[in-house]
Amino acid sequence: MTLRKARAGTTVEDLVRSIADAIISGRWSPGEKLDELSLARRFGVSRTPIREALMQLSAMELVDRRPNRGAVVAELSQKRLGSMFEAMAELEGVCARLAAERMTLSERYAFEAMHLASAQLVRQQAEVEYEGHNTRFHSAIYAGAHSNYLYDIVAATRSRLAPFRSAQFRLPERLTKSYKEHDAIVTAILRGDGKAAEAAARSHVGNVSDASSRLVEAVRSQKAPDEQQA
Amino acid sequence: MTLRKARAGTTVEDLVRSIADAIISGRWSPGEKLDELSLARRFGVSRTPIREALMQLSAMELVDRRPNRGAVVAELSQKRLGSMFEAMAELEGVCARLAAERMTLSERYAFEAMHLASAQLVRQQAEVEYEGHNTRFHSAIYAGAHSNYLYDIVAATRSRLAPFRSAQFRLPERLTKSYKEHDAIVTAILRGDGKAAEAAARSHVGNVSDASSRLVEAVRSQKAPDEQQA
DNA sequence: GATGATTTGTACGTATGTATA
DNA sequence: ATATACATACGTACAAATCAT
Repeated sequence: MTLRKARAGTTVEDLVRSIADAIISGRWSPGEKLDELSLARRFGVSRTPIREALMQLSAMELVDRRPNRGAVVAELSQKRLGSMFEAMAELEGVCARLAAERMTLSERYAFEAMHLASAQLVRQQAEVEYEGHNTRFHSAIYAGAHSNYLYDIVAATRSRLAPFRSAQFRLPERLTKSYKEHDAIVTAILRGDGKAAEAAARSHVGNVSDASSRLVEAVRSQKAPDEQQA
Repeated sequence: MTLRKARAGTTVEDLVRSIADAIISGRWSPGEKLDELSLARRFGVSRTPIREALMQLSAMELVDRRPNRGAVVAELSQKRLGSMFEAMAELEGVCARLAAERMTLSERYAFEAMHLASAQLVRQQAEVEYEGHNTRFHSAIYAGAHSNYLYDIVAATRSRLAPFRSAQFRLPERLTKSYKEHDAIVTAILRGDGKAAEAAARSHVGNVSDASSRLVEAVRSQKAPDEQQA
């Protein structure tokens, strides 16, 4: 996993991307120590850019830096996680309402087409591909709201929640349910019914949140008690 | 403005606070160069912590860092600014709705009391004090939503918009209008009417946004054309 | 377009603070 | 509790890139 410095950008940017990706994808777990020297050796750079990357990552709340005590992959308390899912539901609702009001015709066509195509994935129970579709589906809603700041907030929140959402499609019937919920959102948006779109999107995320917390719950209870977080 | 290092925290934390404050308060203007060496001398530290602070500030979107070309105070395009105000209105609406549903009794009492007390400030046309009250008023709504992540997002957005809101109370009648708008929000929240609270809060921020853009507009048109941003 | 001045990017050394025996 | 080991915080040196002339 040594750093292959893509042209242009600076070392720090690459480091931020690499480390953020490792955290968001769940490859590095919450609480894991991020030792500067080890990271420096691992990426083949000096400690300086590592430190600077950790600074940025801590501003993104992906890592937690305690003065003089080093950095760890950020750990989300159950409460914080709940509040993030809640905010996510509200934000998705807002985006869906605005999208219903503002999407251009071609955005609507593309959105509908994408949704219809996903039926195939559900039939095949293609979890992995559906997950990819799901991300694009939601991005289309955020983009359809035509408000770039809102887009940034929602996308950032979604990233941070990614590790907690990733396994949910393996729950029985979740794929089929997800499709039906998407369908309600699509119908409302195409109809231009902001209120309905907002409600549908909000409850959809609420369901994801429930499914995820059940999973997180399950994972945590399998850990040894001393491993559990505060 | 040399750095008086409060005990505990690290130098970088202090720097981030100082610089963020200078930017948010409007003391340093968008586009202003943030030369590492000058800042280092000014704060009496070496370039290293300055660089680290700038990293964090750029993650907060308060400064803009171009690789090898230095950092400047972040500049917001008209479009971005509009989208931030729009998001702000939506977020405030969500917070107001949740606050109407969730505030504890003592929060409601304190909230009402704070609002009633502000009538006095309006009568005296005490712009500066009213501005302070206004900040506390809105914070109370965010806190009343009982969702810490939402609180963080809203507070961060509010900070970034601060420089553009600061002068609005000097517009004629804005103080009186603001009070009346607050009154509608308070009434709805105390009644526990989430829908009404959301609508009232959203339109209140919409008005602030309008007032602010008129001001920003006015300021920009006074600048020499070559000073204008992209 | 080339050269010198300036500024940023990265490496590394030392001091200080934190954890551990 | 004191000492030891170790990781971090900050400073300084040098390399690379940009800007001005």
